[in-house]
Amino acid sequence: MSSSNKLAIPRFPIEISDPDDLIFLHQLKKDEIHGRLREFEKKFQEDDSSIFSELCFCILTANSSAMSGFRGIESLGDILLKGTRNALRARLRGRHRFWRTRASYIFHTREYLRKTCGLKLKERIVSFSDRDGLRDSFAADPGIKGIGYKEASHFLRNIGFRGYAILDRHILGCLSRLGVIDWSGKGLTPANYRRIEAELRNFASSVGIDMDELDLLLWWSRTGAILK
DNA sequence: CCGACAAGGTCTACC
DNA sequence: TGGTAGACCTTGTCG
Repeated sequence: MSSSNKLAIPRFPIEISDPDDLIFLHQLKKDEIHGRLREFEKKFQEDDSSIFSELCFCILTANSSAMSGFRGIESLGDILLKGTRNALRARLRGRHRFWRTRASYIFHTREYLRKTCGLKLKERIVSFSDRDGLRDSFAADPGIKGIGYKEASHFLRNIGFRGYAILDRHILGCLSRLGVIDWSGKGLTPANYRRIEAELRNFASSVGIDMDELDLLLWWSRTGAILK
């Protein structure tokens, strides 16, 4: 490898200072982003255990790396639906940063959903007619542990629902630098989450990029990956 | 080798 | 009632 091909190697994070850059990068990554969104949409055709697994992935992902989420869900494997709290802990131990708390969250959430809807998540989801109510039913339900607004949005996006902003530190940092929002650098209260989501929706509309696509694009610009 | 820092936040307790 | 510190806690990467 010579040093002359340096320019061909993308370097992340990409600093975006101008909305025009977004439009250019969107053209560049459009096909990949569309492909990913199509995969999300197929998810909801799978069975309830698959949807629950996706929810657990989101529980494992919060304030951890995406890789940590993948590894966690993989290590839980076949005991996700039947393992005791201690069994879940044992599987996550050494494989996830928050192995104690996240195992508890998953166990508690599973038993809560078993009791309230028999783990029939798809029925539960389609029973909501409005999108805010649907997200609140995950983010604001004390029985569902480890899922706030960001991860509730993440979960719904990953099983094919569109129009929810996933406001993580990357996206918030991007929007802050672009001057689209005013963000303190700390976490978000539910009210602030909805306010910034509305601002992102307006911004997406003003640059003519679908909000879900913009979300994936901004995340890619920070990390170099279009994951989940 | 080692310290600093980031990794797709959420929960509980307490104002 | 709504907002905010502190806890959770480990792994990989980079200089």
